[in-house]
Amino acid sequence: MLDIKFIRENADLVKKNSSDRLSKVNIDELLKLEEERRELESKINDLRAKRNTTSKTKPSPEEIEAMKSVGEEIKQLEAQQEPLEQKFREIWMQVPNITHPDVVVSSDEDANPVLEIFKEPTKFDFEPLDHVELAEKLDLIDFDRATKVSGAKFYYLKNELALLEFALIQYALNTAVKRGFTPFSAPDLAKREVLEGLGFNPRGESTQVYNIENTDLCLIGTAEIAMGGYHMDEVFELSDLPKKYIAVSHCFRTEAGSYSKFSKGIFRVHQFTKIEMFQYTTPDKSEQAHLELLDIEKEIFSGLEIPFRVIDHCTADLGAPSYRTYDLEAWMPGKPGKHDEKGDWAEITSTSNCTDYQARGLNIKYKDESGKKEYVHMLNGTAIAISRALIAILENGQQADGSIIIPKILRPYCGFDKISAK
RNA sequence: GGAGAGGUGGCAGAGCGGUUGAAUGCGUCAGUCUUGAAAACUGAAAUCCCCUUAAAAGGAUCGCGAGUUCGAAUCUCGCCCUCUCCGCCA
Repeated sequence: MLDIKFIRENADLVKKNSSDRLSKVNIDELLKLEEERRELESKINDLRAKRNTTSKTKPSPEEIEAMKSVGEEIKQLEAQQEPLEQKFREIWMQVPNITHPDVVVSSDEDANPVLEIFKEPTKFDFEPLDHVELAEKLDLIDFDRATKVSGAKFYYLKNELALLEFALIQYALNTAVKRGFTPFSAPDLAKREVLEGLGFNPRGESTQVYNIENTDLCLIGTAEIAMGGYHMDEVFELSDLPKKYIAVSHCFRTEAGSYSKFSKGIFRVHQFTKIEMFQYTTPDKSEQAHLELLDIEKEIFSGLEIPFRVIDHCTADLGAPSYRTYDLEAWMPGKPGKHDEKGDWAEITSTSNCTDYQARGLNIKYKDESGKKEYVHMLNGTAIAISRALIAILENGQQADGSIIIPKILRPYCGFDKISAK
């Protein structure tokens, strides 16, 4: 969340920023509630002060009588506090983070500027198949039985593809560990307060989050939640920072209302495995850390010899907690393009600098040189999202004879160099 | 899942329902002493909110939430967590 004082003192800026980001949050309403909330609080404070002075020592019977009504009044006002607070928080949490000055302002979600292209789209001298067709020919994914067992948008990875999942995990972990990241295998469930602190809204109408009935637990949609919550309510010494983590977890998403030809096969699914990087830094180091995360993503996917490009999210496409987001988009030869041509760029990684937005929600600080406590900056970035990486590997690696060449860098991890018909 | 014990400041650990934001010890920081250090002595020190140029004053916080009471760290209830034992299990 944003600092409420900052919102109060920079209302116009916050309003402009929110509308740039296509957020329909009502700042005037928020500020009105905030004022009411403070007024109520100071009223209650005054009454409590009255009560406290009387109660410091043993009061006389008359004083006790007088205090009874004060107590009643306090109780009455306190009852108003909770619903007001709730309403206030609900709106407060919707206010998006401020935006990096270099981010393109646009209301068109497809206006993301392309920063660089690594390797042009793969050329084929035959008609390339999409990953669903390839998987069927080579017996690599079982959709039908997954539907029987778990429902639509689930899948079993089979044969070489099952092995490739673990090869990719190992490859991603090694790449980041070499750069000083601490590896984790993280919980797949987290408490609501953690999700909310990070800017996710698990109970919202169109939530992407699965909730576990009769508990306050949610299935995580990304290890960003597990690793962002990791240091909740902690204060770092300056020498503790930066923290660089990489975590493996399963990710669960309801994908409410996202059925379309663009989400065929394992492109958009309810469950997948993802290796996620996370950093905690001091504010002056977060932009540098962001570039480091992007750099690792580029290293991983250039290692896999997959054509990709880097895009810089425009305001319309930024998630609420993010100050700036870069995506890697891989070339997927089998993915239908916007004008029905075959082949398109598609998101395979995403890295965001969330500055102090999440740290404020989770109360994570550090002590600066003078011992003053300040919020840390928090950043996340995909190392590899398995399902999407597999699509890119299958579709770009396909050969005229129907086999699939495995990127050299993965071979030591998976133990084979191509996938052929059985 | 069952039985028991417990959750208090950076840590350890007191705390009759009424100047207790909290004894004491350790640790931390500053000063005195010392060539320097140690020891000893003296002193400082929680977090958050509100208001303010600032200070002062005020409010909240003893796991979390509710209740009893004029008044709760202290009594009652619910929840969470930790430890010990039993059961179950990869």
